[in-house]
Amino acid sequence: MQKITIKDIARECNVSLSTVSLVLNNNPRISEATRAKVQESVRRHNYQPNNNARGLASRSSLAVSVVVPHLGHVFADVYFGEIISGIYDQAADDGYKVMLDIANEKFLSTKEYLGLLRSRKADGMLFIGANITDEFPMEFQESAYPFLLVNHFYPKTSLNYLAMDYRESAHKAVEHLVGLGHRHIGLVRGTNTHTGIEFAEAFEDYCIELGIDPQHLHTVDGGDDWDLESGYAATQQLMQKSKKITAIMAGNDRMAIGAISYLDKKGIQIPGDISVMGVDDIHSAAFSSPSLTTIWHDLYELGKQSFKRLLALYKKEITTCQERLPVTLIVRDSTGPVSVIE
Amino acid sequence: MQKITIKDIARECNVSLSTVSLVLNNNPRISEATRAKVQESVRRHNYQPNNNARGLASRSSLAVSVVVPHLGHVFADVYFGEIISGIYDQAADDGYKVMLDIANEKFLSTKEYLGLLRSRKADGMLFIGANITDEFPMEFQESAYPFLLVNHFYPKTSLNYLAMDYRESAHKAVEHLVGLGHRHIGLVRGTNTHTGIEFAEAFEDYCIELGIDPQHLHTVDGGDDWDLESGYAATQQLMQKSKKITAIMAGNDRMAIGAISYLDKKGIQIPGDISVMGVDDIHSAAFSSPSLTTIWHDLYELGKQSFKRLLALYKKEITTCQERLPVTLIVRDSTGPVSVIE
DNA sequence: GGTTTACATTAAAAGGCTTTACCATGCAGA
DNA sequence: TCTGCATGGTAAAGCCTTTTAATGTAAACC
Repeated sequence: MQKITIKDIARECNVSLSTVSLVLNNNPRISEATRAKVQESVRRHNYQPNNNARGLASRSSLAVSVVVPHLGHVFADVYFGEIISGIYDQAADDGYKVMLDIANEKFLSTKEYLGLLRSRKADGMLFIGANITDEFPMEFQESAYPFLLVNHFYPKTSLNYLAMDYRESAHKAVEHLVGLGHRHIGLVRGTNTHTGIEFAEAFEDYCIELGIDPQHLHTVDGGDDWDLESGYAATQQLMQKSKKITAIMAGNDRMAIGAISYLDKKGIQIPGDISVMGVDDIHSAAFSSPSLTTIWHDLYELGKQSFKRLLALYKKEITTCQERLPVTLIVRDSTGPVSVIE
Repeated sequence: MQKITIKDIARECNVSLSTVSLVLNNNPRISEATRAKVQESVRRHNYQPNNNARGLASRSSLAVSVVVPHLGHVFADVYFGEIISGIYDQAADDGYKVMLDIANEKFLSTKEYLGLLRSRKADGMLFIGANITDEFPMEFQESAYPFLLVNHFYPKTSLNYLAMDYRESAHKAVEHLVGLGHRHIGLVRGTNTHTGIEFAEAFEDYCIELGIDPQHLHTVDGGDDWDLESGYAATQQLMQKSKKITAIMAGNDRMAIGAISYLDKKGIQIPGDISVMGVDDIHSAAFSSPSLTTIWHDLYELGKQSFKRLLALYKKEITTCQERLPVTLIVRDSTGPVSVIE
């Protein structure tokens, strides 16, 4: 328990502190022989460099802050779990720790998001889950601190972000549905995120571009929850708007599953009568009945890449990041050709 | 951006470094006048002490590691969200940061749980969500590092824990149901946690103690998922086991809601024909139909208290912690007196 | 008036690592 | 033989606080 330090290792190996430090940091200047000797000693003593000393000397904390919104059910969403797992794994690979922060009242009012960086508790900050109304990220526009929005963006700002390509998602979805012959399409959209809006707009635009009569395009708001209930209720609305709809596109899988459950209850065949599509490809999408056709958003990879971008920003390898990650169409059983009887 | 340090503050205020430090740490030895002067300067410059320097000097990291299991859906559970929120808020109050760790393969195989503490990246560790098969906590039995299991325990070990009082939960539930006249009772239990087992055993024991015929007590395994589906399936089993059951106790609310959905589907009246109870009092318990009678486990408070205990262990204010938190019976509409016609 | 006490402040020693500039040494090329 | 240059290693400064023992000063005591 008496803490062992770099000094102890150095003494035992008959080398200087610097040498041990260089070995620890994989500096190639040290010969293989010395390196091996030091590493062996380190292993034998279970030596772990003191993180604070390291951070102090190297002027970095080797930690990033991951900020999640203060929703009661923030974690009640596979969404966050996947992204955080990705961030975590990549951070671990790069020797970084992940610090969790919740954007609650105190966090915002005390401007802790700045304090964290000022005090070097974190080298940078990732923000997952920006509602259209979130204000604090704006303060990072002029700031030199590394800050990155994960799967969100604010139009007309210089804020860094890495997000899924919602525009491409919309295109792939439209292509798939229109390709199956659907001409009367319902869209269930979320309205509280810029990505959601982007998706809905792109979806509508591309439908029209492919020749769908705007009159045959029916959009309803799924609300802010992106939940089964939202999808259920929105589908009910859609059904009242038009009897001719043969395909329903939901802004995420959970709303899509909610849509399925409504249609199922009403005895409507999927995809015989109506096709249903989602976005994300959450685990349960493959297990709904029928299994859900969706646009796969690789959120785990998004997490990993987000961390990488943040680290690159921190190291000044890049100075800006406003990127999109590709998406994949996953065809399952919830979509099919429109039935011949028009 | 040119980092400002304690030295700058000291110079500007014409005091020594020590004075500034003492002010920062609310040491009462400093006069009001000096204190005010320093604080003003600190505020004006947005000065935040360097966390690494602070940690190095004070031999602590001011961070704790919160370890969650590596389940795909770890966060897909209000359970974790509530506890983590509690931990986070209390930690923030005490000036601590929360570091997130995931007990994945790498974390376990590289024994990072020890490395974190050795390297002083964290002052202590909280582990949420111990499956009966988790092995790594055992290594903390002889270790001097502060370690606390949150809402779990391992029988016959000296591992520190803070958990809800599942025994009391069982007692309150039994009292409630038996008090309503129920004599044929079904129990849906989870089998992969020691707390779940404890609850089930206590429930059965106390039923018998209150005079229930063991023959009239029917227990089925809800499996490891503690999910709606588990509750649904388990209830189906129960119904096959005995036609006389008038009350069903589920190990958690989600299984209880699953039970309700099964009974509902079968046209069985709740609580007219059968009463249903859960444990936890998750948000949706109040909104199920009928609203769910349950034992409230204040998980947010559990999170807060867990952090407090860990900090106390770290500061050696206590040397051990094997405590329970009280629970509360919440009577709603899913339970009622057994119907008179026997 | 001299001595305690109490209070407010400070100097200086850690704390454990990274990093830069510099020092040997050995060897190839001239 | 001498110069030049890798190569491998080291000394020492620096990172920014906390903390302890010491100092100075003013008020309180006998």
